Amino acid sequence: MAVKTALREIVFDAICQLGIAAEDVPPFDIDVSRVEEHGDFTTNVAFLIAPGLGLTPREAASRIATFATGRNPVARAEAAGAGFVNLFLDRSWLSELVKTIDREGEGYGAWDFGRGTTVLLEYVSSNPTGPLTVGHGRQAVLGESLACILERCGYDVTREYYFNNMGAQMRLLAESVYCRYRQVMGEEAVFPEGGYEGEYIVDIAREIRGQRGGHLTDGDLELFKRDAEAAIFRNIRSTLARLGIVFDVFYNENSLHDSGKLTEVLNELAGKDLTYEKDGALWFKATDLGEENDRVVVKGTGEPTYLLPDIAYHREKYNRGFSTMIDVLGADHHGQVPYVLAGIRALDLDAERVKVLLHQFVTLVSEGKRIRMSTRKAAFVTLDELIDEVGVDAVKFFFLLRKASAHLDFDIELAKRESDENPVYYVQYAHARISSILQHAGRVGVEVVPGSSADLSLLTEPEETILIKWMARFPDIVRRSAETLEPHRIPFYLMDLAAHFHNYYHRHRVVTDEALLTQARVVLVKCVAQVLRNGLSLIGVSAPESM
RNA sequence: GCGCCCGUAGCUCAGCUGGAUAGAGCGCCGGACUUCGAAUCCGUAGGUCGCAGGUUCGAAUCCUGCCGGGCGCGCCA
Repeated sequence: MAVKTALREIVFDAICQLGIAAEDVPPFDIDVSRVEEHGDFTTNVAFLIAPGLGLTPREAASRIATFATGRNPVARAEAAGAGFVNLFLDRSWLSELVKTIDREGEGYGAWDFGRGTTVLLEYVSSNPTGPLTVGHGRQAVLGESLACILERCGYDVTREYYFNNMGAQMRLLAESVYCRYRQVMGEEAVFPEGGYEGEYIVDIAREIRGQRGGHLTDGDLELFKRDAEAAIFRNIRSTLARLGIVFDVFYNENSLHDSGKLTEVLNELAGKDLTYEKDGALWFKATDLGEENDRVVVKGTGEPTYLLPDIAYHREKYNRGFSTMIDVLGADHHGQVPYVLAGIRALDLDAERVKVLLHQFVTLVSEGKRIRMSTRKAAFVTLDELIDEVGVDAVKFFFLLRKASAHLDFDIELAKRESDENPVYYVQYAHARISSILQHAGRVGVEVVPGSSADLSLLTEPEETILIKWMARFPDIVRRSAETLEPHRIPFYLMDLAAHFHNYYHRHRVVTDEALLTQARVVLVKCVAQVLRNGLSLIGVSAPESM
């Protein structure tokens, strides 16, 4: 926002004027004021510099205000409260902002501070043992939104899905399918201990029966595994596609085994004397890197634990040249994060470049009771089912309506029953309503002019000022969402923007008898629709023309 | 026992890297459609920000200790 940059320079000059060297100026805030009496913008800088100057914050604020007053675009500045500096701008800044939004269109709210930075964003990463659950849904939506936000800030984002299709769990999957296969043919078969009980296993068994016939035996388990994996992955991809999520890379853990990357990591760790043998297993000396315990990397059976491929995988991310790596993980993984990071440090890689975004669990609540989710026990509601019930837009909006670090109670009945009252419709309705207004304007022959040639100084109603100021904050919201990896800020912002618009709508008419005023208001509401679209696109939610 | 997350209105949750009088949705109550979409709007009520200290101009926010809930702490992934 050009205005803010200008204000920042003025305040900066003011501080230097008070005798502070340019390099000693602390980072300070300049924000859109929340209350009208506090002007258009406010800064807290006086609090920060007062001690060093031997002044009270109030005195420092007062001097800054005197300096800033009259310097374009500041019409007037005043010290307030304990030491705030409130900046009152020439009213034209509001018009300028509307023109900016009108001109930038889809680009309004975008940044380029991420330009030149490549990001590997890993999320979902669910192994192909069953359909995606509601829990995966939260992660999928969270990760995808984050990807969009980072891209809007200029980052070059690669979306990656990491999975493992070997090992005990997949073997169990194959045995489960094989058992159902026999049962489908009316034969007796003992279901494996701890096997996958979901109905989808039976479906897969039937499919195999239909395509390959009934002659398969337990000697064909590898075949069952492959077919099951393929079927489940088809299902996972189709669910993701419904959410508009398309991964750039599906990274298979096996490739790390096959290409010898695991051995390389082991050798490197051994070379640094960071491994040792004990009880027939190979241990990683995580304690040497400041962690609480050492961890097994190769079991007594000769198989690696999950930790080894995890470290090797991250090493590959570095080798592939990414500047930043973001792992979106469920809270149940947080305990192992320190050990993976320790492994990264052990390999002399900069662990600071890995950011882990942990999200708390989704607890399903049905009829007031909590349901424990387990893929194996088939005690889950699939993401597909949830989408069927509530719709994709509502699912996404709902998942992003709370910060990742907070638990999410998902009441199934509530979501179904109140789907019409989901906040997503509130935001979408504002957009549809504006579309409707614009259609109406077209029907009655309003000449729609670009913001640059409309007389925006006619937008003087308090509700118009509030609306414009709120739109002015959008770029900051986007930036902050990217910096903190917190997509939930977007839907909250949009709900407020929609509220300000609905309020404005009820108090003022856009299409009036006055041609110039109508033109200006049409430009204004078009901008509101644009910002709504720009925000909704960051969370993958549609902006309907009508609903 | 140790680590991480959470505790804000009856319920579900925001609170912008410490800022001015703590907000929204749902629910309750009372109003607003002959005019651009009432899936909307306006108003009322509702708070010891879990508790107790500390840091400072200022704390829901940062630190410490408790209380309560969730999740981790494997030669499982």
